[in-house]
Amino acid sequence: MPKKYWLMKSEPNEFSFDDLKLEPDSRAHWDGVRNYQARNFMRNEMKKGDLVLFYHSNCDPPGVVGIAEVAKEAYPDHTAWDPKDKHFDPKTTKDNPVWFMVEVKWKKAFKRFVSLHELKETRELKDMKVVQRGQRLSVQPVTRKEFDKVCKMGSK
DNA sequence: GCCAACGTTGGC
DNA sequence: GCCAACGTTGGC
Repeated sequence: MPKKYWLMKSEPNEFSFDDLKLEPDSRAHWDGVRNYQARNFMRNEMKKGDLVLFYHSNCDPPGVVGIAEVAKEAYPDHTAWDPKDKHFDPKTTKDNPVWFMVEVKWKKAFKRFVSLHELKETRELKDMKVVQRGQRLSVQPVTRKEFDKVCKMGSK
């Protein structure tokens, strides 16, 4: 099974790429996803070793800051069962978890931040979901070509 | 802070 | 099963 490529969004004031680096072993579970499409990508398709463009959203400016790697495949997101958690979902139980998360590991910071603005101006990246108007999916697949192109932009 | 776009909910 | 109302996302 060939490696897949992803883009994952995080709000840097909630959890930034640097925060990930500072976690023990530079890895963390990606809790709080409450969107079925994003869940399906994580639960059904993300494999250990897949590479992730780490994207900072809802900040100025938004864009890709570096690369992470899937360190553990999907398992139930326990924060959905915690009434005190921001992402508590009373519909879910341990027998019927509904929401899942993966673990990601910090891999490499870009030499240079690649802004959303730049992504939008790059012809080869015009089909990326993140540049589409109104696209809100927080976990999205990217093609290998797109992944490589963004990395290239971030490495010089 | 605004608001367009989107996903979800719930009445019918 | 439709769709209006609502809440959220996230760029600007």
